[in-house]
Amino acid sequence: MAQPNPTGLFELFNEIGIINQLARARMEARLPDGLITPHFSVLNHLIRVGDGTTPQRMASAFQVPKTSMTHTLKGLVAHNLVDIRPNPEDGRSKTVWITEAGRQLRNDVIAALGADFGILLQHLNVEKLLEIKPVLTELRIVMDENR
Amino acid sequence: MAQPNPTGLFELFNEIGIINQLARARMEARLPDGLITPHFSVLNHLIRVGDGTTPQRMASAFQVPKTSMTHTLKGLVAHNLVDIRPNPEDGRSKTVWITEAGRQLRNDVIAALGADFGILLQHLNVEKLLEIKPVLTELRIVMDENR
DNA sequence: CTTGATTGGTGCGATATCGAACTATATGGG
DNA sequence: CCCATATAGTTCGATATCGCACCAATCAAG
Repeated sequence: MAQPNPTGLFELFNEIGIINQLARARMEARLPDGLITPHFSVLNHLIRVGDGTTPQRMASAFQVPKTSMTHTLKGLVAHNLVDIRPNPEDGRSKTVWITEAGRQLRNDVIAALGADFGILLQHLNVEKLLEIKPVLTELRIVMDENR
Repeated sequence: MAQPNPTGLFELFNEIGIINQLARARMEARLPDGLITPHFSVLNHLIRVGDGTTPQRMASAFQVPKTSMTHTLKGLVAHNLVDIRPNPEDGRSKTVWITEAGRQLRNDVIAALGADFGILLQHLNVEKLLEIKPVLTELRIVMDENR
């Protein structure tokens, strides 16, 4: 990979896949029954970016097919964690709003995971971890632009 | 995260999840019908690490449940890409061997993806990419040890 | 040797994921 | 205005993933 060798990317993606597995498992251990990582990711997104966005925009943000987002939102609605309302600006579209229960759940999970992640961070070189995120973001953007 | 703040880890895992999505999609675009990323990952693993290993060891390596590995291997066997034989050292276990067709397919996919990834690498800071893999590996190991 | 606990693998049921086809609405060109 | 095309969301069917329960083989303690 020093003179660009694609094999390095394989190994990188492999490592990323495993970390993804472990992160999911860790997350789901803290979530109430019937909720999985995508549910939490959506709640978190609604808080970080703000709610009132559309399903399609969220599907793009997470790079999943819109059918998957439909399914995830259905689960969240069933648990009263989000509300879905018509989109006043576009009759085809909808808007997604987090409920008070959703806000609460998200905060509880963050708190529970905070302790969990804190332990991880004690074993890690935090400085280096800080450095890799922008590199990953760059990688994500390049991958997204060239497909 | 400078003074360890768990929120940084959320964002990191989020970015990792998206890259994982994109990498999967890119990979599967190059795979023959009916085969998906886990199939290729197994073939690649058998070549890199050597075949004759057991399903359970591979499940551990990829951090997936053994039932998932059973399923993936079933697909590979159906396509004649691997052979499964008894394990002479342990009657409960089996051994997994890549076939000539499997070797061939793996090489073809690598070649096709090589060009694809090459384009990506042209748009990336390769030096920084090289630096992040050991950090990810460290993260993976710590996550694995503390669960 | 016997027996209880452990381990590797599979079958099954529940749920997740995703592509294809469909509906309804929106948009742009005549 | 009308129509062709594009877009947001859903439905549906196929397959993937995973936890649970099970079987068979191994191991460990006595």
